[in-house]
Amino acid sequence: MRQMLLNIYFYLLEEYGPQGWWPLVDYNGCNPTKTGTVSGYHPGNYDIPKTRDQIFEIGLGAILTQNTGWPQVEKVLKTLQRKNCLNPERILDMDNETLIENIKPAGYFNQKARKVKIFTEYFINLAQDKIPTREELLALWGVGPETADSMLLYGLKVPTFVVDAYTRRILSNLGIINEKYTYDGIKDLFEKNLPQDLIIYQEYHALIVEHAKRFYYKGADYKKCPLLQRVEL
DNA sequence: AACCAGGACGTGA
DNA sequence: TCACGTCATGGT
Repeated sequence: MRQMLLNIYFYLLEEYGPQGWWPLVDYNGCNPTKTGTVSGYHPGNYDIPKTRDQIFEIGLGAILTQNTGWPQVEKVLKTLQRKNCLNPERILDMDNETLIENIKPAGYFNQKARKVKIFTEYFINLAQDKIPTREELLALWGVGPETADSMLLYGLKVPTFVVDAYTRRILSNLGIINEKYTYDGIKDLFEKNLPQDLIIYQEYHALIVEHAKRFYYKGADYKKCPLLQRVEL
């Protein structure tokens, strides 16, 4: 298992290169070869995020991207940035109507506005340099396992593995898991068979998303996935 | 012009 | 627990 997961990782890394997640709107670099993205990625730079506002931006984006494509989230983030509202204080001050209006392009705007407010209040009241636990994040209404793990892995640099629908789809197609694996079961599979390394975890999840966008979109023929030939069962 | 996206929550069995 | 229904815009 360990060797198989490593094989997949290095194949994806060789194929697509470092992904530079999590994207930040105020980062000027970009990777134009990436599918369906506009800007904000910072491949090879693992020092990001540096500021408190950038950490907040990642948490915000993690909520906004729930079941939603990144380009639509980016639109929202850029709007907030243009209004100088891409920080927890201004978001908390914003009246709900305005916040809802700003979030609209990302969909589920009523729910997401509420989620954002709850997260923002939590973030502001968080003691400086205090790193929240996974359980604390999960206790917030609107923060589920993938959102919590994304915040930890990309925003707070905690080596915790992020699982998403694509991860499940790929592992299932490769015959590594069956349908009844839970989120935490899949997470454990990676964490128990990979070195506990921040960069590997960050890249692995991002690479899975990049690969899945090409071979595992809805309606795709999963048999065309090149991993099927690279990985022995 | 349907169909779907880097999920999470509420509900009833 | 679990299997559904709900939330919603905009891109392809």
